[in-house]
Amino acid sequence: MTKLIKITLPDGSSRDVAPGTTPADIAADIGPGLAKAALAARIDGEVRDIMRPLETDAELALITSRDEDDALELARHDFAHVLAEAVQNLFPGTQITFGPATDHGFYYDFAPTKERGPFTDEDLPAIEEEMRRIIAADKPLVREVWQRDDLIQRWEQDGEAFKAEWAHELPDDEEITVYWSGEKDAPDAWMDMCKGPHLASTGKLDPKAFKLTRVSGAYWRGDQRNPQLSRIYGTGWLNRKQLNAHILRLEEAAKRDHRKLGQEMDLFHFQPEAQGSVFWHPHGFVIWRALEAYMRRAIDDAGYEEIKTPQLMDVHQWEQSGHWGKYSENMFAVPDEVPDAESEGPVIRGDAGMMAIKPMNCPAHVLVFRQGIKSYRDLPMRLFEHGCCHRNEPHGALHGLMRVRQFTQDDAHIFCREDQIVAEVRAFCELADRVYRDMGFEKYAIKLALRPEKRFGSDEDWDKAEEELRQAVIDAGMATEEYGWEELPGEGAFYAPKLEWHLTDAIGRTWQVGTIQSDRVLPARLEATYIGEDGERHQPVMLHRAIFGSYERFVGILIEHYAGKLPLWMAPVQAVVATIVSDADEYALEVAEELRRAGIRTQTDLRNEKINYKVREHSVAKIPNLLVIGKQEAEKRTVALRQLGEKQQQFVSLDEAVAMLKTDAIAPDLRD
RNA sequence: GCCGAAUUAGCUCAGCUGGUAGAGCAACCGCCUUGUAAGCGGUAGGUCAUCCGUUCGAGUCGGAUAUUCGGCACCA
Repeated sequence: MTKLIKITLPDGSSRDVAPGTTPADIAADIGPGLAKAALAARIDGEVRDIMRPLETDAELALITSRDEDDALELARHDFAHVLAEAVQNLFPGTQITFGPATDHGFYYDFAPTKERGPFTDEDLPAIEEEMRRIIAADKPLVREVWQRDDLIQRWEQDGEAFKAEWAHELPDDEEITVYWSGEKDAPDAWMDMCKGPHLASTGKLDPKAFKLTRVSGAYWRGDQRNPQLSRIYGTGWLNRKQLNAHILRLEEAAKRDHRKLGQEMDLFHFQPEAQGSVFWHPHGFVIWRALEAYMRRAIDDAGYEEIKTPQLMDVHQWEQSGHWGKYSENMFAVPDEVPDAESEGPVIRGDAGMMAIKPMNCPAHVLVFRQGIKSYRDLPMRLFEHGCCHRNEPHGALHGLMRVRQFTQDDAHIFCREDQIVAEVRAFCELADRVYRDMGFEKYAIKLALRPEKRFGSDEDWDKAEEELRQAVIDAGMATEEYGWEELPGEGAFYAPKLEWHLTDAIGRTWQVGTIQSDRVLPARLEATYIGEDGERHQPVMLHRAIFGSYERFVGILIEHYAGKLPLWMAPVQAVVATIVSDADEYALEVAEELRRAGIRTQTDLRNEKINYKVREHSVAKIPNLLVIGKQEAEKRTVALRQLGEKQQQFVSLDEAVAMLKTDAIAPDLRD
């Protein structure tokens, strides 16, 4: 008689079953409802197939669609497999590679035949159709353990070069499994090498809960030197309701796209003659100026000194800082000569020296620091610059305001002694906190990016540098869950660890903006020193830091966060005075003048149009305050104030209206 | 930079298998003096991204270039 194994359930009860019993058997034993609902099982914490036999004592928890995260992960992984099977059915000769679940769905990377070429959007409907057929066929997904050599042989036989390559490299001690879609002897059986787990059969998927969304190129194993594969993306969910909700969220996100709003609100534009560089329009630049003025107050208050450094420096300087060697391919260089457009020869002879446009401000800041002899008493020295930088970003990387070739950083470098680092970083944490809250972000995460594999310096130095940053956040009381505190192994720069600030916007997306990192490499390379208490020369530590990151990108983030409905203090136009009848024109002009005198950015709309029309137009333009002036208002010297997003209007006196708007129009740091 | 797609009026878009461009909104003009999300009528506006090719004839077919979009790679 075989020895029974003991299976413990989440409620603490246990049952003894024969080895080889599956979680599905146990579910069926508990009840038919559960048997139907069970999708997979968590065995000692690991998600496994519902049909995979149990061999040893274990803790078992059945996974149903109510365990949403696990269930989604399983479903998406299965969708990816079904996608691969569908593609191979429709396009024989296509090689399969990988297909994982993603945050909202799944993708699968294929190597199409040469004749066929990459997949296009037009292929998607047919592939979706085939996927639905496979789901409807309810093919069982069966796990099978293979010997590596057999599997490699099988893949090679099938012309699956990528799979064969991968099988070669799987670690020796790892059990290699494949999953069959359909019984393995069935004529339409299909298989993929996969760790699993999977649902019991394709029919567990909801054919109305997925949608293929796009195609793209992707490099084999994520490396540019490798062949490019054809990737198909899909979004996948447990049911149609979830899919529809997701599609709705995408539509919402598209509505707040800063590129769309930037055009609608007449904030900025791009054009081919200056690709990747922003043409700021008057309204857009109002936002910029509000932020810039805010930031100047903030850094003045925090003990920084603002400087301005050259746009162009001799390439020699960039060689010394090390940037020319490492990053020259992303730098713009100009010859230091007068162009000759008149005569026959080349405009640029090319025999002069080179200058480079700054891609960052740090070397110039070190040069400012180096002027004169610095004493330990001069430290910390906090040099701030609204630094306009240029980086020659790859064409494919450009994206609205979010990734540009010319941008302005709120950049500062704090030169300090070793014993001042923790206090400086802590003060920065507090400054950043104030700024983000003033900008209207209620939630953000602070992350510590730790030493990468390839790095400069000894382990002791890294221990120290990491601990300094960690300690500063602890001292600020921000190394907590509330502040999203997290340490990211391997994510640091090659010369130092860094703290990163990730903002969460109104629809839950995150944006990395601020950063601070300690740097002992650049001060050494550029020979920055100060005279210590002991009369000797010492090397200061340089803290690179930014809060907005870049003005361009930060404005973009604000537009998306607020969906264009910016807080009053940064709104391009804060109020529009609109008339109902032309008899009110005179009073309307008076109202506008009053508002302007109170410092409120005001426009008038005296056009001969219906008030309905004017209300609609200014609402669409996201004007925060609309002051409507009719005959009554003109007589009683009042206004009808309609605020964006409010359904009700308020009838108030002119003085009251000015007072109301004035309060909100002040930047948050200037309010009492 | 790589893969795929797109580029038509200020904006959003239509234009089937080739026969010298069309709508709505905006603009301008006129009527209406209007009470809280589009009043009515009229006028004007386009080398169909650029260049080259195929063709009797190209917005439409082919190629190159530029930019944009979705990804990939990159992001000091």
